[in-house]
Parts: sequence; structure tokens; C-alpha cells
Amino acid sequence: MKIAYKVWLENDGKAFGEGPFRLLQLTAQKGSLHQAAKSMEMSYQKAWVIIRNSEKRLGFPLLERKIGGVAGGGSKVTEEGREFMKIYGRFRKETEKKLNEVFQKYFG
Amino acid sequence: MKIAYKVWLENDGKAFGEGPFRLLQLTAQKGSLHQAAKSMEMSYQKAWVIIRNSEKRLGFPLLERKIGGVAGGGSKVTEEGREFMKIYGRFRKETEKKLNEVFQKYFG
DNA sequence: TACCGTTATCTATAGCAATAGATAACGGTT
DNA sequence: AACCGTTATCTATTGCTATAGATAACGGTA
Repeated sequence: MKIAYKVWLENDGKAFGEGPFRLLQLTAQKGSLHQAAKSMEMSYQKAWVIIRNSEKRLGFPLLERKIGGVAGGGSKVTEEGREFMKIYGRFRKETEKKLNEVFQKYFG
Repeated sequence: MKIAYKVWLENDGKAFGEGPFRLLQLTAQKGSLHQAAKSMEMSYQKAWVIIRNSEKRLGFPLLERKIGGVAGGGSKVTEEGREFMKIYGRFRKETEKKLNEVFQKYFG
């Protein structure tokens, strides 16, 4: 037996969770949302919708887009996005720790 | 902004979570899985599949069924089921508390 | 100027999960 | 013996989400 969970932030609908977080991480790494989605085996359309919704519900842009140019374009995470990712990353780590502790206490 | 989450137990697939928990609570109250499902606005078939899967994955029966008889039959929660619900109930309450604390810490 | 891969969108299709609806067995009560 | 509402299952349909596939705009580079 093991614990499983999903934790996310809501603001009039899903605002931010594991999906957007990993997409941003990979976008930062690869330089484009397209490649980020691809490496997660997610369709670009889905990735795009996820990011668009997150931005709408968080109220600030997560990606800085460039269309055309050297590699066709690309995206990088905004300053606000990077800051948010740091905080969310710590939040995520702590929820994981706490949940595992509670699981151990009752079912370990 | 608020936190949202789903926490459940796995054992070769979903074993137990909010759905089975509420179904068992209502079944204990109403005396039948049929009525429990109905009061959750869930189809009986879905409720039945949920309970069947939980039993398979937990490895012990949650319901004691009676087919036919006074009210057509009915179900009550087994002794093991009641014991498990108590533990899960405490687990559930504590995960809720911890998650809200962590949320407050980072986003409150 | 032609090219390339990206962003930004549509639309149509596929695939999966939920629901509806049906059927059978059952056994106290009346 | 007939009835009733439940458990236990099927099957067919519905509905939603994801995916596929297409199109356009864009702007450095060669």
C-alpha cells in the first residue's frame, strides 16, 4: 500500500500544479514550449492551453514568447514566473514530505 | 487563490479514497449501497465498481451484502471496514490540516 | 528572398469513462 | 404464491477530453 496524491492551486479553476510546473521547468531548459511538451510526450496544444489557463488564473504571464527568428522562435520563463516556481517548488516539496509523514503514521 | 487536492491509497491501482469513504459512510447510514449512491447522485453501477475495486485492492470485504428479504436486501459495512474507516478518517483529517498549514505558509 | 521551427489557433476525430437501461436472482412480507 | 427493492452484471449510448492535423504569422539566417 502506498499514498498517492495531487495537489494544486485554484483561482476560479485550476491555476497551477504539477503540469504547468514541469512544463515551465522544461521550457526553461529547452527554450521552447514546443520542445517541453514533446519531451513530456504531451501535445503542444494541450501544453499551450495549460499555460494559457495558468496565466489567466494567476494573473501574470509565465512565458515570454518570441515568434520567428533564429530557431523559429521560442519561449523563456518570465521573471515573475521564475519567482513563482521557486515558491511553488518549496511548497511542493513540503506537501510531499508532510503527506508521506502522515501516511507513515497511519499506514506505514 | 486556494489549495485543492486529492489524496488516496494505492495498491496496484486506486485502493481507497474519498469516493469509497463517502460511499461507506452513507451505506452505513442508509443500509444500502443503492441508496448511498443515489444520495451522492452517483450511478449504482459506478458505486458498485468503486467498492468492488476497493475490496480487491485492500484485500478484505468492506460490505456485507444481503440479497432479497425484507427491503429487497441491503448492505452494511463489515467490522474490518469500520475499523479501516476510523483509521482512514483520522488520516484524512490530518492530511487536510497539514496541507492547509503548508498552503498558508507559502501562499496565505 | 526563401527557409525553418516556433507561437497561436481552428476543427474534426478518436478514445475513454460515465450513464442509462435492461435482466436475473434473491428472500422476507403480505 | 406474488411482490418489492436490492445486489450483480451486461450492453449500448452519451459526453467529454485529448489528440491529430491543418493553417497563418513571424523574423533571423543563409
